[in-house]
Amino acid sequence: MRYVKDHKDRTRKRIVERASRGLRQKGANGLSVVALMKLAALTHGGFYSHFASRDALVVEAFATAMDKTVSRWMQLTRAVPADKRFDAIVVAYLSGRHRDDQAHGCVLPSLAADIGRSTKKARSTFEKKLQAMIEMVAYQLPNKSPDAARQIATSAIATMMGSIVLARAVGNDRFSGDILQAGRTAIRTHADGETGNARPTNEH
Amino acid sequence: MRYVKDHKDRTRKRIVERASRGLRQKGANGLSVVALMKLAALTHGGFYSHFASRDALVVEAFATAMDKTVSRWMQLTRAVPADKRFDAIVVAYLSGRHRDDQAHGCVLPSLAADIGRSTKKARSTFEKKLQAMIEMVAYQLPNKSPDAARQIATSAIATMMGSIVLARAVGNDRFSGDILQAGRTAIRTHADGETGNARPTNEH
DNA sequence: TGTACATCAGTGAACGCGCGTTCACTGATGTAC
DNA sequence: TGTACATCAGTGAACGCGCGTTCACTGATGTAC
Repeated sequence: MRYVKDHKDRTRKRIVERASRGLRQKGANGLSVVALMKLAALTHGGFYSHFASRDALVVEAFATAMDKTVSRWMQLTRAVPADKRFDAIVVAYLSGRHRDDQAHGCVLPSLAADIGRSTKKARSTFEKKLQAMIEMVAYQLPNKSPDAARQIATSAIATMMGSIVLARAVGNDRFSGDILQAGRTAIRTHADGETGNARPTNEH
Repeated sequence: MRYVKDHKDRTRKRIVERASRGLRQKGANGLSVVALMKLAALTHGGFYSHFASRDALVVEAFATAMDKTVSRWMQLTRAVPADKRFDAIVVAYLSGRHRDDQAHGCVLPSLAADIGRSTKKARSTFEKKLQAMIEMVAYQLPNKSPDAARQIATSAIATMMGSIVLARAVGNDRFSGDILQAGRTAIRTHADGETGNARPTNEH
């Protein structure tokens, strides 16, 4: 072989990785094949020796990004005691930092609406990843029944995603901050209230 | 004049109206100018005597749809007593019917992510419409302080939008229904819990 | 009244352009001998 | 060891196509006289 044995694999991973960032920033239709390959410092001609179609890359980039979000959340939870893990995820998600860093953030606010219009295969992949995401978050609520935890996790993800979308769409900084704040309060109230847990003491 | 005096105005409105439905279904990039004009039973040539650009129509269709959602909510609230109005909006929004009727539903789940990538002008229009939406919903919570009502309304809209996006993206009907249910429960718990109102009861 | 003309909403051919995709080619490297 | 050959990741020209946009034209109708 002309290159080290995993050379092509690494190139492929680099394309997916960079595409994943680019697409989160510009949207599923926001980058051409030429532009996507340029992000990986390549020309467009080689694209089809890596992927069957542009769509296939978009789906793969999307799925990869969802896995990465779960990894990121796992990382976050390791740093705090068990009863603060759920809150740590919510606070990091609904932060100005996450709102302003679309390229490295969660893929849901950028691309989830497009999944609903995508192929059956893409939607079923998405479904599995979302299930995993919900289970992971639900696991951070050990004082709840499994059903209650899953319900809280599901709605928390919906609220987080929705709040970030709205916060990114409005120009006004104050308003944008209020949206994030409202999301945090709603999720906390819901998570704390339901099964008689202690109320949140205070924000930090 | 060759036609009745408001003929062109009515044509323009028809284009916006049909485009608004079509774009909600197919996404902001999902329909060409030819396709958009076809929805209004016209050919593409006349498009630019009505709109400065394709983008201008998209923004107008978006704004119109937001106004329409508020009108729809007002209509909904008129049918129920004051203390059930907020809930009536939530239940109608997070229904299978709304999930499955993208073309006639709220525009936020379909297009809000694209607004964040749009022009400054589009975003500032969006901001005003969203403010109006929040105020309208907050007004249905007369037992809350204005600040609390606005906070609950803001997060409720985020949760509703997010839940519909997720529910539309997954193929599995059961899972999709669970997502809607989780959203309803979260919003209710939050709205009922916060300012010492009676807890949601199982008793009546 | 009937006829000639002006108006202008809507038509459809044409434009340059960028898109996704294909493919013959390149050239750096590993292997054979 | 040096040389010839095989491999194949990556290149870039070329393809047909549909896009947003422009514009000369059409033809139904209102108005003037």
